[in-house]
Amino acid sequence: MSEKVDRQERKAALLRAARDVFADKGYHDAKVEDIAERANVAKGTVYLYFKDKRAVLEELVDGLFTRLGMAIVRVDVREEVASQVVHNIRAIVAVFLEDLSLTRVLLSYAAGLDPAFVKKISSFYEGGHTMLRLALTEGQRLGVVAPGDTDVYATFTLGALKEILFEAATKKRSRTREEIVSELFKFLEGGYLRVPPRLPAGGEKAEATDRPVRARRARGH
Amino acid sequence: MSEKVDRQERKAALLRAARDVFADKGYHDAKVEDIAERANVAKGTVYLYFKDKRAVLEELVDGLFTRLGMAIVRVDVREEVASQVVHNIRAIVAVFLEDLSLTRVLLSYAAGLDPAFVKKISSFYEGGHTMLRLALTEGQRLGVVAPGDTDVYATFTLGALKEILFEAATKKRSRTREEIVSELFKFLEGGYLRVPPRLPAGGEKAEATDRPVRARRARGH
Amino acid sequence: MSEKVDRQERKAALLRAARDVFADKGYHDAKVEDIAERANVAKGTVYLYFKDKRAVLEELVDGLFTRLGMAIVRVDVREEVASQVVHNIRAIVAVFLEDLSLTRVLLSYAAGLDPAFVKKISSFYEGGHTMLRLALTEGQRLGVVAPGDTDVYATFTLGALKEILFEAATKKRSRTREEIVSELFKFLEGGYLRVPPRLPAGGEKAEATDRPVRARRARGH
Amino acid sequence: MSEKVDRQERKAALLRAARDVFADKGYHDAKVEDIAERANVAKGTVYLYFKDKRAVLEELVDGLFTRLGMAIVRVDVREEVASQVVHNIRAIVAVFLEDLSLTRVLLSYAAGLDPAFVKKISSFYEGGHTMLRLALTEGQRLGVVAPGDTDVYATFTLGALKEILFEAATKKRSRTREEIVSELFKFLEGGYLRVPPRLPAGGEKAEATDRPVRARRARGH
DNA sequence: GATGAATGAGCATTCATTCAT
DNA sequence: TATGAATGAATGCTCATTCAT
Repeated sequence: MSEKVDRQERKAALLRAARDVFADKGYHDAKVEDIAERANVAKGTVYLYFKDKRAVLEELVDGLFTRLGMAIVRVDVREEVASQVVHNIRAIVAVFLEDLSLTRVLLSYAAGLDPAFVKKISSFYEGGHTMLRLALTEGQRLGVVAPGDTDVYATFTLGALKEILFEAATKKRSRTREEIVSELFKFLEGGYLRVPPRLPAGGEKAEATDRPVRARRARGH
Repeated sequence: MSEKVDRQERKAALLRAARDVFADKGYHDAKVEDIAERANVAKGTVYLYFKDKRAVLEELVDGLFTRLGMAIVRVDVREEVASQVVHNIRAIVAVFLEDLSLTRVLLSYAAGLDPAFVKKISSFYEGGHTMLRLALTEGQRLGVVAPGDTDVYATFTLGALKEILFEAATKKRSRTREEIVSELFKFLEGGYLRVPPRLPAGGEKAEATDRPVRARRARGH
Repeated sequence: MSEKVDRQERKAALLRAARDVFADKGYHDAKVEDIAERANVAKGTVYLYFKDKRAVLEELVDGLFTRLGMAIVRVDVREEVASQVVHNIRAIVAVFLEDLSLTRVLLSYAAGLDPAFVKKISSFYEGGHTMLRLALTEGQRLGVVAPGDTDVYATFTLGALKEILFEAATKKRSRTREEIVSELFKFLEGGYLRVPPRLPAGGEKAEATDRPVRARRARGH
Repeated sequence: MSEKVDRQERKAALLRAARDVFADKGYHDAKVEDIAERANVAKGTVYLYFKDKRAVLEELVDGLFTRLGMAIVRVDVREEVASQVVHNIRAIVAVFLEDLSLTRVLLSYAAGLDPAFVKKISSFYEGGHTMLRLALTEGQRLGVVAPGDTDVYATFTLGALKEILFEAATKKRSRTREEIVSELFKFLEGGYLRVPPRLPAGGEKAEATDRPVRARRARGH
């Protein structure tokens, strides 16, 4: 067990082990000993590199966030917006696809931990949401984003993104990065429903639609 | 404590209590005693109504699933598809909004439990996904759904739906059911990006797009 | 194991068990399980009655301090001082002799714990020291205590008292309460007390002095 | 770290470091690493000089005992007893005052360790007690010690001595060696010593008595 | 049924000790 | 000699579950 390795390497190995164990059994059911075992070290060794079990998860998450942060390019409105958005989507997808185990951890187990930790996760998503919303608003000014509630747009976009990434990380059905990027882009661009431009009345419980359905904008060619 | 109450009522009270506690602290941090306390009964009483702690969560989830199952109308392709889809969306949204605590539980804490439980959750989502996909495929045949990968469409739709529901259950920003339904419908119908119909090239890291961008479908009127 | 017992009784039994285990192995080497075992309960039960291991020791000590506090009569200088002092000595000795195990614990293991606890112990001794010093100073005014540093007198007295009690609690050589009181009194008397050459009768609890008071050596005045 | 130092010096440095750490935190809470750190060596080095943590304490205590043993002069009954006693008191006090940290360790934390260690400590005290008792008995034969239970006298004396030394090692209130010796002697003198009313001159280290010996109150004989 | 005292398996964490370099 | 990374035995504490009343 445990030939002489560099400190950084060992820490990285522990993080990889932890990531896999967390992905397999979830944070709570993962025993520190499981992590140590998978990294071929003794239990105590984990504590030479991390303050406690929670710190291990935290470093994993921080690492992912950092990589995301570095991958994302703040949208410059003086340049072409759309391609920057696509670039960002591509970069984000790449970061997640690079480490499917960690993706699984983050998209499955992140919540449900103690408040302090949940706060970190959700404030990250919040940040992403805000960035996206601002970009979309700017896009509206530039005419590349349809009018409408950008807050909602951002929510839907994140949801769609998270779901397809989660699926990629969970299911056998794997897609390439470009498939995901391209599909997502198409989706954002044009939706998929092709129905008469009226919102059909709901069932017995349907309230009066409180907002007239926006006229379908003509789109040529 | 514990005036004489009907067995069903007590069970329901326990479920409500559990739902709130789970929503507050997450499944793992919720102690059986917390649930009992909130229901004004003794710890042991919980075990008169549920096999164990897990069973409590399971019944909560089952209840929600049942309600969803009852709300969803199997799409009948001999009738108009779109309005049936909208009806379903409206019904699903209604079920979740009716019980925000439980929504929070399901969308935050559901994962990360032991494999058996995860399987139940994900097989439910799987079911929803499949139903949706089949409906969309049928929709394509009927011309009300754009051509394309219905599997991806279903994924995006579920993701967007889950995200906005989670937001409704978590954040202060509350939306009415109809707002959610209408926004979602608009989104599915037309996306929001308005960009030239070519997929912009990615950044320096961009590989050649491995699939020709599908020609923008003409849309008249 | 563990027939149905009253809550107070069980707590008392746990305290007795803890006292014995602490006396045997010292606080640090005493395992919570040892205490539980000696009380014929399971480990977890200890935690139904005490916050943690430390709280057990603390209650033991608090109990002894309370008993001492109740036993000690604040010296009233309008009355005869010497007999009140003897009464106090007798009472203190009685409290300790009543529970030799606890005496052993307190006089052996009390120190060496974390600062907060040491502070409690030492502030108690401090209190005893102060009370004694004040009484002695008053005694000097009344002419029953020799002139000199009452601070030192108090220190010596406490040291002598603690040592003989520790010996009584540790060694096989046992002495009766009255032997200890009488010897200590004689010692103090020769040292700094200037009282009539008879051993003042104790309080309501005083047994007949079981040894004739040694004739006072004549002294000029 | 670790310039080339002599083996003896390094060991001495480790002992000093250990003494300070033990005095600060107590034996149990002192980590081997704390000791190493304070001595500016690595943890492993401690084990090059001591078998284990216990051995460190043991050597500290043994060292003190050795110094005490060397300081104490066996009372020769053919010479004047009182001055020899005073000499011994002075010597003992000096040894303890020379190293207040170690005094604190010995008088606070010594007990409460495992039985084997406690045995060493208590057998040392036992030895001191016995020596003292024999000297006192001899003193009685010579008429310089009042009749009475010499065993008790020895106990009281040790208790008083330990207490004032502990106080000196713990509290801010510091006293000089001569103050302590003189006070203790006066105390013993009034109690059971029957010696000429002058404080015998000390050994080579004796400082000028900084307080005139209180006039002996006249006593018949 | 209802209670809540008792149980004890389970696990995170610490730290004295070892040993390869 | 000196180092300090690695080890793993040891133990305090939690909390789901049981069961006598």
